[in-house]
Amino acid sequence: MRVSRLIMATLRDVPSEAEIASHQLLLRGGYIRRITSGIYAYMPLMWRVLNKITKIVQQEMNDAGGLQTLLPQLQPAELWQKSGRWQGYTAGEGIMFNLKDRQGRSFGLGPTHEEIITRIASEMIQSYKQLPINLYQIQTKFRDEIRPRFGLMRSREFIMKDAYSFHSSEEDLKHTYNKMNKAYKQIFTRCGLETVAVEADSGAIGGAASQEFMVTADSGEDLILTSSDGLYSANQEKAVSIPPDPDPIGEGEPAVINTPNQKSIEELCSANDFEPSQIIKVIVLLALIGDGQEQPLLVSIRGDQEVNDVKLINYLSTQIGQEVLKIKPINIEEIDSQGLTKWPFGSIGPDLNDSFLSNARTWNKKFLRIIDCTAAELNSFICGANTKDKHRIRVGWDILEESPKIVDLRKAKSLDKCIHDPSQRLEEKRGIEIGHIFQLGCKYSKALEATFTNEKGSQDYFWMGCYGIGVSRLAQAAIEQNHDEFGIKWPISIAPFEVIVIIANIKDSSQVQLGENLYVSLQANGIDVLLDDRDERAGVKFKDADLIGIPLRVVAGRDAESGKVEIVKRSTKETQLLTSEEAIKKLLEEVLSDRS
RNA sequence: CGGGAUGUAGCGCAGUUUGGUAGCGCACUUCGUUCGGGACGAAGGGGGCGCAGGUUCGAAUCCUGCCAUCCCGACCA
Repeated sequence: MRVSRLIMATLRDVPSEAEIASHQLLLRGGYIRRITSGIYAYMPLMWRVLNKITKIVQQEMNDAGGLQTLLPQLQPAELWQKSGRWQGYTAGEGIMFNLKDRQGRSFGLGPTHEEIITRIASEMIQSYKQLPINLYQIQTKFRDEIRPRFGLMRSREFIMKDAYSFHSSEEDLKHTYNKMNKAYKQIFTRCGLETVAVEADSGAIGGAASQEFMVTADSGEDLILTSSDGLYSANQEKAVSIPPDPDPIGEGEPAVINTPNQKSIEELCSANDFEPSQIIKVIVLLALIGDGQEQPLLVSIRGDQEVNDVKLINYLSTQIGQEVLKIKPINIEEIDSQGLTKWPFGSIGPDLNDSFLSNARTWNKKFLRIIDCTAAELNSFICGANTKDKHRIRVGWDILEESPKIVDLRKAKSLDKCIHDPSQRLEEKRGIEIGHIFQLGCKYSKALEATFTNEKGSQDYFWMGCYGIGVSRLAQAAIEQNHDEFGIKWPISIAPFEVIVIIANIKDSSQVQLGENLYVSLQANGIDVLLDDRDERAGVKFKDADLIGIPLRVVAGRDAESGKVEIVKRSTKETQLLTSEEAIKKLLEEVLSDRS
């Protein structure tokens, strides 16, 4: 490809919409154009990058036994109603774009394809002899993100590889899951990325074990915790650790103390010389449940700890047996609008009486009381007295009438001791999630009644796994991990072109001839090569080559008369002056060794 | 959804306070000089100021409504 024929619109100024380096560089290099919030056009250079990634993904998936398909993006509502996800995905802050056809039938624009694939499997697979099977596709997905941002990182239309496996047993599922784990590592390494595999929450997709693959970068949206020995790493949503020991509370009789205007843990501590770890913090929340119930919660946790709401939602969902759509703090206005008398905010204890709910209009009239392990372990603690401006000191859990539900709800933090080895401490990093693998189990096969005939001739539900890679996100994450002040530094395996030949001065016929010859020979040798044949000053061409990030540059310039060209490595700026034969040999070596 | 900010040429911005019919840099076109790290000079082309109303002799500037985009937040009572 010749640069003169490529719509290469490089920008000197940074478009104001872009915040992070990778997004700015994609725009400045002319790789993408924003059409509207969270929706981008991939320009020719970008499309080449996406295709390179796609090819690597296809090879590894095929090697691991995957079968490529292409599934519909428009999906009928009934299928999602059957799996029980229609409501959650479309109502409220639901993430699925949806529409009606001319007959008034409802459809969703596919954010993911479990429903479709499960239906297909149930129709096409009759016998255990056909299992296991692993179907995948690479195509555009749609998600109406609450807040699209960072270009392709969180966009509403994006390219994803998703694979779904079907098995006759859990063991067989685990086998494929492990195979996918290996394939994923292979894919990311081949794409030139450094990734960390972390334990993850399975979220809205559901299921048991799950692992995320993170590109570490400061701009990442996820917080991950790793041990310095590398044996433990988890998304903070999932992470566990050993909490610090609480500060002992002195001996003495239980008592009620006056705490005027001491509403926060901080105020309480500074006024009375308490430590946060001696206090029980009670958080008042409302859970919105799938069937429309509104359940008030009293969550107790040690004052120096924080609640991990993913853990809380997961616990609630299994406890209630219903999907919990959302949890939110209860505020004073809501108490008024429920027609309730004032609550002693700032002095609420774990034993706040259910009578505070007795006249509630729409809420359930009994608190669900949940206690985090850190709180439950305290024998003697400080807590609100359920009366304005009063707290109790040196009380124990006998203040509760019923035995409480004790759950791990605590947010693990950096510097916490690790469970696998208390001498190790957790470290905090930011990560960009580019891959996620799940053991789904039978959730979807049961919901959609997808069965096969087993060895004994009876019907069994499929065991399922699902495996995603954000292809367009991966491309941007690669830039986030590989760039400098001048532009992108693509890993050669996913670069839009492997080599760029620059003719320094297009009016010098010996330079032109040398450059054109190099271009032709490199092409003949199967190298993806770009020729900058523009009538521009050399400096402009160098800047552009650096910006768009082509890994290897060859310059036919001032030494053209003597038949010499210059090779420059984008990543290191390392330079060599060679004859064009030597240069071709050298470039071939470089490309072949890194192409993978 | 809550809070904040911004919409003026493909990109970056000024002009809005104090209404008088739009400007700068980059990019683009032509000519000349220059030619290895985003050159210089000269001459050009392109927008009617997010949209819709209103006030006014006159609106990018004032008023009303809407829309869009970006940022922050969405458990610490």
